[in-house]
Amino acid sequence: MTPEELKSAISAVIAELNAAGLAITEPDTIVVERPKIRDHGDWASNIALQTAKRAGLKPRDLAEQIAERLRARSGIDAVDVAGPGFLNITLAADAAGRLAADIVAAGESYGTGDALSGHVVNMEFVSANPTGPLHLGHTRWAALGDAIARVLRAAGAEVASEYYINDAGSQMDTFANSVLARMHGRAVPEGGYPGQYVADIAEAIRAERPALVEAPEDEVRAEVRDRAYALQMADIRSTLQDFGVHFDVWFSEASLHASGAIEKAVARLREQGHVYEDGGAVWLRTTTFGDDKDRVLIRADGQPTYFAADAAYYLDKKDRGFTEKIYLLGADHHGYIGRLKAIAAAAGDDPETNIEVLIGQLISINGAKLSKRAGNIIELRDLIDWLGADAVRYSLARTPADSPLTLDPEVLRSASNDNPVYYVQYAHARACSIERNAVTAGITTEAFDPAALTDPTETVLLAALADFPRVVAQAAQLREPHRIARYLESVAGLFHKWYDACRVTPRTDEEITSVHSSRLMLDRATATVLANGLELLGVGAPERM
RNA sequence: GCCCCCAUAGCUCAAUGGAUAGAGCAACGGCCUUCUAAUCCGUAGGUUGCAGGUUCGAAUCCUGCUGGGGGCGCCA
Repeated sequence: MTPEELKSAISAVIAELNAAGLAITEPDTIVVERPKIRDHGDWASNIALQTAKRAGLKPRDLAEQIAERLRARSGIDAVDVAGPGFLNITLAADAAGRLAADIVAAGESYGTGDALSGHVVNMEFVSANPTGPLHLGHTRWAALGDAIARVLRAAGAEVASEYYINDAGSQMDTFANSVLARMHGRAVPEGGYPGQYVADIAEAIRAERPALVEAPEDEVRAEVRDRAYALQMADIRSTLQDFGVHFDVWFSEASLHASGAIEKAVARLREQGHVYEDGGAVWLRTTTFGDDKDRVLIRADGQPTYFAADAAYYLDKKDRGFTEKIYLLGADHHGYIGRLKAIAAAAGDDPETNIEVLIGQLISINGAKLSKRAGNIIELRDLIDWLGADAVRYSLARTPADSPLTLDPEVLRSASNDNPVYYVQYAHARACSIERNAVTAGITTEAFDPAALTDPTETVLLAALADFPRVVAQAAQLREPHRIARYLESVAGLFHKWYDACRVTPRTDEEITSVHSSRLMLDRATATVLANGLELLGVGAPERM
């Protein structure tokens, strides 16, 4: 019996009771949930607590009446009234065991669903300037954004992930000047980019084009800039690839300038009546849509602002048919929410549904904040080489974005079992090892018997495995992949406990029975869930450790 | 001054408005001639920053404080 079937059963019982003379107002949605404490049954409902007062009854009395009629229904084993009036419902026994075979049959597709089918989503994240390498500050969004995209897809949404390249604007010239200075052996100018990587890029350019050092700087500045940009973007792309993060689209800001998209965007916004001129500049009246001040689109000198490009980019996404545009930004950009929503509204979209800005808090390490201008940056490349992509991605994906995260470099460096990724990966590797041993011993799943999975550790493990699709759907709806990580940790824990209590492979003097076959099925089902969940987080599921 | 986020065990962090607030690490004590001991079992650890409010019920929602982080440009 699924939760939905249980809800309709409760609904039917309410109708019966009302027909018998009670006056229960059925709520819009009947809540059925997994009790935190396993002894409280398979499912719990607060229906009596919600409705008793209005029906003029005590919650426990009403709960008893509902329970009595619920017990008479097929598929339900027991209904208990607990606490202030909760209904604790236990379903028929072997239904749970059957799930193990269902999961194995579903394989990679177990956990996917259609909670978000019909949603066409654009996910923009990272979008770091092409003037330096990715560092720890970007790492969180890379891990989180990629995981969100994967989870949304698993829930049935159509998703395009995009990286917006800020390759237009003054920072590119600053970058070029810093590289040029290094090529000529000078210190970078005031306000330039001080990192060692600038010297490395300068050296690379000098090695491949020695002539650029000889020529007057003004004549080669553009070429140096383009070359430095290309080298830096190549580094960013390969770093993200090694981090397991995939982007469907790399969108160039410069392309918006070159194609005239910005002028067209301004014209479209003007048609909507939200554009005015003041002090020689062109403004968007974003205050109409809740922003705290209006924003300049075209400066008095005729140059479009970064904001104008943002507006053009938004319209481009809209024209490409995305119903939801998700932006993943750091807390230092929270001031953008108002103006981004204003763009959406001015473009005729609904700022409540067509655009979503997810704000993540910044990472700090050892008390020191990370900023690109700070000398002591920790590059993503180094983190990957140092700790492995899996450990880094998992640590970042298991924490909700809106809580500040402090990483301890000593813990990261040690890569010990402080890191829960090992706990989960080890469970998967162990499940695979068990399967190898079982197969060697001649066990197959042909004699699978759902009723043979009777150990308490098997009951709770099965219940947890059954939750996976709901956890995925919830993580997708809330854009919170950390729920999957936490769930996997709990599954891994239950699996380890089961391993301790139940053998899959018989001892040498033992006969092979359906119990062993059934346990092998449960072992495979657990490995399937762990692997599918880790895949959603972009983390590997090793078969041996 | 205005705006956003946060405050939970010694530390790092969880917890759809639900039942006894949970994990890991650190501390202490146990289990390996048996499928991977990176596992498992046990003990200890809490006025959920403070004060009110909302309701059957608040770590969670509302108001006001306190403390911390971030942001308020015709920069990008």
